Amino acid sequence: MHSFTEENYLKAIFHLLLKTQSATTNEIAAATGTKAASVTDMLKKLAEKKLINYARYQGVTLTDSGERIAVGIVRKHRLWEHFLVDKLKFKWDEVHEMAEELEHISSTELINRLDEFMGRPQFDPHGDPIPDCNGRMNNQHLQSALHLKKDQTGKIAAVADHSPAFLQYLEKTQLTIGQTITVTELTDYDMALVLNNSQNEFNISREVAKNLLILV
Amino acid sequence: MHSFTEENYLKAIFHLLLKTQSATTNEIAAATGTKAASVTDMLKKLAEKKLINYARYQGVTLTDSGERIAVGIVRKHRLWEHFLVDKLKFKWDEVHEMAEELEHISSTELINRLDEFMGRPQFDPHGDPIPDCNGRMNNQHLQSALHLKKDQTGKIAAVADHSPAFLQYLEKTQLTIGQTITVTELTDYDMALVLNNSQNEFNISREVAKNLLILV
DNA sequence: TATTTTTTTTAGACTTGTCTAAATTAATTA
DNA sequence: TAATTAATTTAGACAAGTCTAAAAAAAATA
Ligand SMILES: [Mn+2]
Ligand SMILES: [Mn+2]
Ligand SMILES: [Mn+2]
Ligand SMILES: [Mn+2]
Repeated sequence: MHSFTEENYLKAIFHLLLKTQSATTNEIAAATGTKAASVTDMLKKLAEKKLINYARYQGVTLTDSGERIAVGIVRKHRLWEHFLVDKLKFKWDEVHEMAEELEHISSTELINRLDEFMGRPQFDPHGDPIPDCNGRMNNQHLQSALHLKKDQTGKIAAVADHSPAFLQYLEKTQLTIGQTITVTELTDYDMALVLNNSQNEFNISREVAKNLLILV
Repeated sequence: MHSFTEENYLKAIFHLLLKTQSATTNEIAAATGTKAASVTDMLKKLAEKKLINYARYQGVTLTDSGERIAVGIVRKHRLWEHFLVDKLKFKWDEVHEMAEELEHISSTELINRLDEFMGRPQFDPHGDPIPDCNGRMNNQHLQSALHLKKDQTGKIAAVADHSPAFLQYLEKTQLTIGQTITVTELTDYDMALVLNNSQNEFNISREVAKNLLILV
């Protein structure tokens, strides 16, 4: 239907709009690993196909059909990641690159059967919501652990940094998704946080806290 | 590593060499759905990369590394087909196109885990042998039902025609893989065959018989 | 063996997606 | 507001893979 490349651009635009409300040429170039000049070329093609709204120098937004395609790719990406972790026993830091390829397998019937095979999971291994076959997803209102106040309690629900390094760090320290934690202390010196679950105490930097997304 | 296109050419050459001991420009064009001129271009590139042995006007063979890649693609294709039928409950006539895409997912770790997840199956849904992770496969000596003599018994082990039409016909008539059949009659008029398993009698044309592969 | 037919290769062009370098527009700063 | 800087677009080129039409080589046939 659409090329891998087009799908990757649409997905990148979708994520940028969600995160920063804007998708500029340079941002898209950074997200797709290309140069600004290449992005401009592609934006013209996507606009021609009515998948994005584009006016020179103005950045872009997705049209309804562009967004539908983007959400479809996100659905595939997250379902495949779930499959790799849940069924094939990969670790949560190993699956992103494989899902980057698998998300372009075209059959929607395949992805719907996979969804069913896994019992229609709501979230991927990183806590991101999985859109259903109509594109609807369970968007929880999460906040960065950085903004928790002293003695506030919440559940680790997702991560904002998907890099293997960060994921491996979390796994090693057992700060994994589903853990309920309480902020027991905010250090004066560097504002690092001390967290507590029923068993252990965790001392985490502001950088780590920023990327832990909490359901309060 | 290699492009989808290169992988598809190598796989096509592999299948042609197996079936007819030769792989000519026109045969490869037919197998890949391209034109002879395009094939010549690609053969030069594959020869440049030492994946095939190619001399103008002479047809091609695979080098060791070319064959290793081709067998790897065949392994992926057949394992994914098995997954689609065994785990996602697709019918055996529905899976080829999806496997045509899935076979290009690059991770060998993924395919090895998938293999393990399914219990290291030996054959795909069409009875074709699945190469193991070292490229070795269980090549059974099969013969076309066309060459069975009267009263000879054998087991349907594979099919030579993978078209949905043929597969659907077999499924409807219950001539499926694993059935043990006996030739009870060879009609004088058109040499059609009458087969028998313990329950039923099947009257099949020479064309159908040709594409039923039997383990005697 | 000479001619005809078939197969294969070459020549030249097109599409998609990419790049660098230069030009243009927008945004920032003095 | 004018000058400078940053962002974006345009121009021109390239690689991969494809095509059609024409030329060349091989195979088949008379
Ligand atoms: Mn991912
Ligand atoms: Mn994810
Ligand atoms: Mn393929
Ligand atoms: Mn098969």
